Amino acid sequence: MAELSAIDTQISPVEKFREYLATRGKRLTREREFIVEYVFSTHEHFDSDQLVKRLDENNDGISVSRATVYRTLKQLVKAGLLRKVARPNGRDVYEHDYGYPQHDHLVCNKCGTLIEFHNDEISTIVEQLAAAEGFITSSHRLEVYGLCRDCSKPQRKRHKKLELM
Amino acid sequence: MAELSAIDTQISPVEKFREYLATRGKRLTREREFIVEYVFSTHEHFDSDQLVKRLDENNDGISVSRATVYRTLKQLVKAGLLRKVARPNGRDVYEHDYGYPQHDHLVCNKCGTLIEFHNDEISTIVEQLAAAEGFITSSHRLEVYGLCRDCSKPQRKRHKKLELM
DNA sequence: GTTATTGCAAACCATTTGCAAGTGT
DNA sequence: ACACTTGCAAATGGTTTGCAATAAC
Repeated sequence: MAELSAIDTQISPVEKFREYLATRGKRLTREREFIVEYVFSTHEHFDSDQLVKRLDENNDGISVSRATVYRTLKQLVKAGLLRKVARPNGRDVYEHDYGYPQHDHLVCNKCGTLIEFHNDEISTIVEQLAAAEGFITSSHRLEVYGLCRDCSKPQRKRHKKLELM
Repeated sequence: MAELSAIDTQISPVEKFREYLATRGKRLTREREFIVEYVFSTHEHFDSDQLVKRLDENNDGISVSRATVYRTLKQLVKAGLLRKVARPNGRDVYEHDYGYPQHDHLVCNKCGTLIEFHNDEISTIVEQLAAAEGFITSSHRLEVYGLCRDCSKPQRKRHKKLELM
């Protein structure tokens, strides 16, 4: 859908969301605005639960219920502001999809850390391959799995443990 | 963990699983064997629920409970036979991770078709990028989103529709 | 014979939803 | 005023788990 990212970027996330809502007869409530401001105040990945917790603590007089957080996140994805990234451990994570350039991730299998990187060559190759299949690309997602610098060091303290049996 | 994929490939999936189990004092039961045979009888993506249903119909005298399917899939992932692929719609999907070469996917946003492709350049670039971060890669997953040949043709019949609200 | 495994049904848990009260336009 | 939203709590739905019966080794 949205192709002209470089140009859209002028508008603030809140404004963009307001536009999205307006065109559907929806409203920019205090809660929604608060969530957007908060979510775009830093560039990092987060899941619904983390957001709910932070919005609880970080209370500037406004608190947002769990249900509203879920509902709003869903709409932010539709509005093109956030992207939902499915993680194999069942936890979905969100990241900025607006005002932020295409990037990919290194995912540590041990500690779960996400490291972002950017590379144009990949986009180029992808474009060519797709064209060969008569496929029109709009975006891509590349995740590289392995061990981050810390976790690949020998005999470090044990990291997170996830499963049993 | 497993690095010598090219060599391991000699052994059948069932054997590989048996080895995995053996080294942990676990057993290759009828149910587990049946699931592995079934899962590796065709190369396609599936989710837990689909598998449960198929194992129910396709009954060769053996039936496997939902709980066992879940438990076994989890172990097949640990054994390096399957890979769990998180999909943004909440449904996790599995694919062969053993005896099948690295490949990536073109995913049609309209009809959902998955087209596989293989490209070494990408692996090479990924390897270099990761190295620069002190990251040791074991595998990667690249999904390219867009429209497949059919769906990009003008005015075709309407395809799947997914969401509401 | 031991000990792991299965199947069932209950338990979990993140997410969704119905509904009455509240709020933006 | 009217419709959209919120928060609460109950409902959902996929996945997990406790436990007694069963089957590998």
